[in-house]
Amino acid sequence: MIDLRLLRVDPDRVRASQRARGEDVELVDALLAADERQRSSSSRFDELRNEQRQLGKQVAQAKGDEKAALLERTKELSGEVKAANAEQTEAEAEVQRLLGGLANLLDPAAPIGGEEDFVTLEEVGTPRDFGAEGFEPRDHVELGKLLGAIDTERAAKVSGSRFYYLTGVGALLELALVNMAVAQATEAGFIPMITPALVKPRAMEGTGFLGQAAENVFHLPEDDFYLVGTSEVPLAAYHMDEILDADQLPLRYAGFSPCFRREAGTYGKDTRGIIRVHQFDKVEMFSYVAPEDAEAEHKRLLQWEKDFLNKLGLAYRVIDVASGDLGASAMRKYDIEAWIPTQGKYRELTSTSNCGEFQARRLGIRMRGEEGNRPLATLNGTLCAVPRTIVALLETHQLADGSVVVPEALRPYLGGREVLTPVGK
RNA sequence: GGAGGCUUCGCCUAGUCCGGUCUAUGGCGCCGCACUGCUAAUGCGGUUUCGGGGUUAUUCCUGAUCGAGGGUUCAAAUCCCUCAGCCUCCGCCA
Repeated sequence: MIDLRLLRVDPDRVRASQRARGEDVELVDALLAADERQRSSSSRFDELRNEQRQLGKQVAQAKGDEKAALLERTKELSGEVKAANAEQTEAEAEVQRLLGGLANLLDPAAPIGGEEDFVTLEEVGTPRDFGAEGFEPRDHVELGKLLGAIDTERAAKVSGSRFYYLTGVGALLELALVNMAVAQATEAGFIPMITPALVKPRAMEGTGFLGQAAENVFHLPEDDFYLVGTSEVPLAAYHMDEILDADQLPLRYAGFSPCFRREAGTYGKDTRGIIRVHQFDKVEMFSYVAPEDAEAEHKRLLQWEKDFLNKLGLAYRVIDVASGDLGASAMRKYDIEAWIPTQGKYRELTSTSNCGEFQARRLGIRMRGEEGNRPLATLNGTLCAVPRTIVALLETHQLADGSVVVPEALRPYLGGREVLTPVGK
């Protein structure tokens, strides 16, 4: 949600932002009109209500004929007040409806364009050259099978496509990655959190996932719960309707939760393996900061993401995501894509977004500072999305015989194991 | 799932039976000022939140807000209904 006052003062800026995102520009004018209507109906109600309250005081003290006369007028007023109130409520709801459909303002520094128009900020590490090493790399599905780590066949039997079991060393690998991520986050001052995976509509909506992203959200209609696609949702909604003291910021949480995604419209994409699944676990960083600190915090989140991937010895590139591919909440977004050897390309592993005041406004989260109460900024970033990290890890560090070398930093979390070896060998 | 209790402006709390002077009481905390070698104590003032309007030195006018929504009424923190959350007990349960 953006600031209505900004929309009044500088509608062109909002129009430009909508245009760059490929979103509805007309919405801006509809909203301006609705806002005008809301304000005039509201001041009408204010006046009537004021009169009603004044008369009410007189009624309380009046007696006899005087009282009867007053009552006549107040009865009439009562109807007018009700009508004005209804009108105001309706106008207000219309404003909220339109405002809720407006995407966040774009950061002027974000690249303009569609999915393909990202800007590569840097490439880190060198993709391994298996040709030079003289063997053909196995993909993560094959490796997972050899190691007894991943079972997608039985998962299909039990849950259908896009599900998986992590078995044996695979299960241990997830726990190790999660522990390593949580340890890094905790050391950096994040408060570790284990969050609900089912949330109410308000939380989902406030975080900005029920707009264009709604088709990818699981919903339980009988109970009106949503399954979160990321712990960003419960972490953002954690402080819903609260006013936080400015001096306790920045407030940083590292959430661990399962994540559920419908993956609607992705039939035929990444059908093999565990790149694109309906359920996975993830450690997510989330920050509440003063708006003026948001940009710097965004860089910090990115750095923590890089630190984690560096420790795992992965090759990756950092991209600055283009305007059309940001999602409704983000002003700017950096993705880190790791090199996946058997695909011969970079695939998204983590993503960090600066949502500015957008989510905070929708969720009613403010900060109390010297300048009074004002919305704060929220940011999020993936520390470790488990399945894709496992994919990159297995494929990158495999050996000719199907063994996988465990990166040094991860070994303490795997009981000191240095190599994962195929089962039965 | 059943029965009962509770929800008031940061926290605690008065007010709800019996509707109007509630412009919501008091305490704690916090902020400012005064006093004081320093601190403390004391005194005075301020302190829910969100809008709209006027003037912009600053202040003034006004509406909403007592868990949420609806209803009754000229008038609702107060009466009625629905819902949510919390607590206690019973049942069930990892």
